[in-house]
This record gives sequence, structure tokens and C-alpha cells, in this order.
Amino acid sequence: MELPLNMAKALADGNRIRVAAALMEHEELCACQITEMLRLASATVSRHMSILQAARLVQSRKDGRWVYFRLAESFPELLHRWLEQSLSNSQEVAADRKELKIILSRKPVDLCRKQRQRKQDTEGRGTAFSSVPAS
Amino acid sequence: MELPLNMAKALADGNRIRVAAALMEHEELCACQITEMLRLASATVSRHMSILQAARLVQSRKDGRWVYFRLAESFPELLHRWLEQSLSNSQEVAADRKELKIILSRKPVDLCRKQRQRKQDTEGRGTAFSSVPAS
DNA sequence: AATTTAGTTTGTTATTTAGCTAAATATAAA
DNA sequence: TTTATATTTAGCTAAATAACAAACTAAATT
Repeated sequence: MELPLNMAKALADGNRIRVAAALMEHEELCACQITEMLRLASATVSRHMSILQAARLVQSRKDGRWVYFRLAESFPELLHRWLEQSLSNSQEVAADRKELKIILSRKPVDLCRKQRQRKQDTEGRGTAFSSVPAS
Repeated sequence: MELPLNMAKALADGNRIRVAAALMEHEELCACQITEMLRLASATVSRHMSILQAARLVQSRKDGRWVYFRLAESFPELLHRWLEQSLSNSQEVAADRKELKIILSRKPVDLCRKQRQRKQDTEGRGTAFSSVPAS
């Protein structure tokens, strides 16, 4: 019962369902693309992906600095079809689909740069005056 | 996404999967039978059943003092088949199947009486000497 | 070799959840 | 009508989980 239970647990989270839905339509997505779609900290996304992998719903491939994810071979077909069917009317999944189009139109490199930029922006927000030279 | 998410959450618990598996084989079970199978406090079982109902996986029918549960009409067929398939090798589900045979061989009334009895037994355990008359 | 960069792991905090007991509700039996 | 019974709700505690930042790892660029 452990494996089906872990699969259910893996899908018992809205963000992880969104990732599964995205991978049902995109064959392969890199970590930074998923992070961009979910708009979560990359550490959080990494955690979500490891849960999906432990449940054997997702597998990964490393290519240089990038990690690419895809649905695992072991993703049960019936579960896949159920998700496909039950998510077909989902507002959120539709929004992600739209957003992913934009994300995929950029090069991954630029995408990661943008994430880095956003992080620096938020870091700078509370310390705007600390950048004034001390001399 | 709310409904499939709630369904996944409902199945993201070993005890609730056990109930689903039992209802896949038994058409209808009363609360006390499920309680007996899970060996949990009846309040806990009631909570589990309400989660399964809220997810539209289970429906209930009240008959006098008893409440009978069954899989809901709205239980997605693909999800049903996935569970059936992936639980077919489960040790735990097999044990429950065996136990349910015994449970179903008794009348529900006797079953509930037995639960009551067991509760009194455990209550008495720590207070064996308190029943000695004070005079 | 030193630095930058993409992801992961670790440590922490806040929220959620499963379990229990006790109290409340609703129905049947005395 | 009172009492007993089956289930649910409420209140509580302990464990699991999701989020983030910071420290770390591995790989590419300078």
C-alpha cells in the first residue's frame, strides 16, 4: 500500500498537481521553469520535486547546471488519465498553461537571470539606504 | 482543481485508503463495522468518513441509529480502477479483507456491543481498585 | 584557480492534520 | 418519559508538512 499511498500524498498538494499537469503537456521542464511557474522559492520547488520523484511520478535528468524533469515511466496510466480528465476544466491549470507559453518562449538562461534579479530586488527593498557610501 | 485535489487529499491517508478498498469489495458497510476494522476511536473514524464524503468519494445513508457508507456515484472510474489495481498486492488490504469476513459474520448489533465492552475494559484497567466500596 | 550560477540540503517557523476524550445530538428501547 | 445507544461535533495535543532563508554542492565561466 505504500506506493499508492505515496502517490496520493504526492498529489495531495495544489502546487504538485500543477507541476504534474504541466508535465502532462510538456514532456520536459527544467527546474527554473517550474519555479517560475509556481512562483515559489527554488528550495521549496526542489522539495516538491523530490516528493514527486520519491512517489515515482516524476523522474529527472541532469544536464550541466540544469535539471530537467518529466513524468516517470512508472506514472500509472489510469492515474494519468484521471488527472487529465479531472483537470481539464481547471481555471488554475489553464492559467499555468498560458503562463508556461510565455516562460517557454524565453531561453532558460534568461529565465534564471530574471529569477536572480527578482531575488535581488526583494532583498534590496528594505535596505535602500544601506547602499549609500559610508565615506 | 479543488475537487481532484480534495480527492487526492482524501486518499492521502492509509486508513482512508483501507476504507476505500473495503468499500470497493463490500457495497455497503456501517460505521461500527468500519470502526472495528480500523480499530480506531469511533470519533476518529467519523472524521475520516466525513473527509471521504466531502471529497465525493463516499456517500452515506442513515437507517435508525446506524449509518451506512458506500462508494459514491461520483467516485471517478479511472481512480477506482487505479486503486483496485495498485492495491491488489497489498498485504494490509488482504488482512482487512480477512478481518472483514469475521466482522460481517456477526450482527452489527453484537458488533457495537463488543466495541462498548472493549471501551469499558480499557476504562477499568487503570482504576481497578477504585471500584472497592469506601465503607 | 577563483567566481558565478543552478539546484539541493538543512534548520526554523507556521499551518495542517490525525488521534484521543468528553460533550452534544439523534434515534430506539424500556 | 427516561434511559441506552450510535454517531457526530468540539476541544485538545502531538506529529506531519509547506514555506522561507541560509549554507552547501556541483558545474560552468572568467
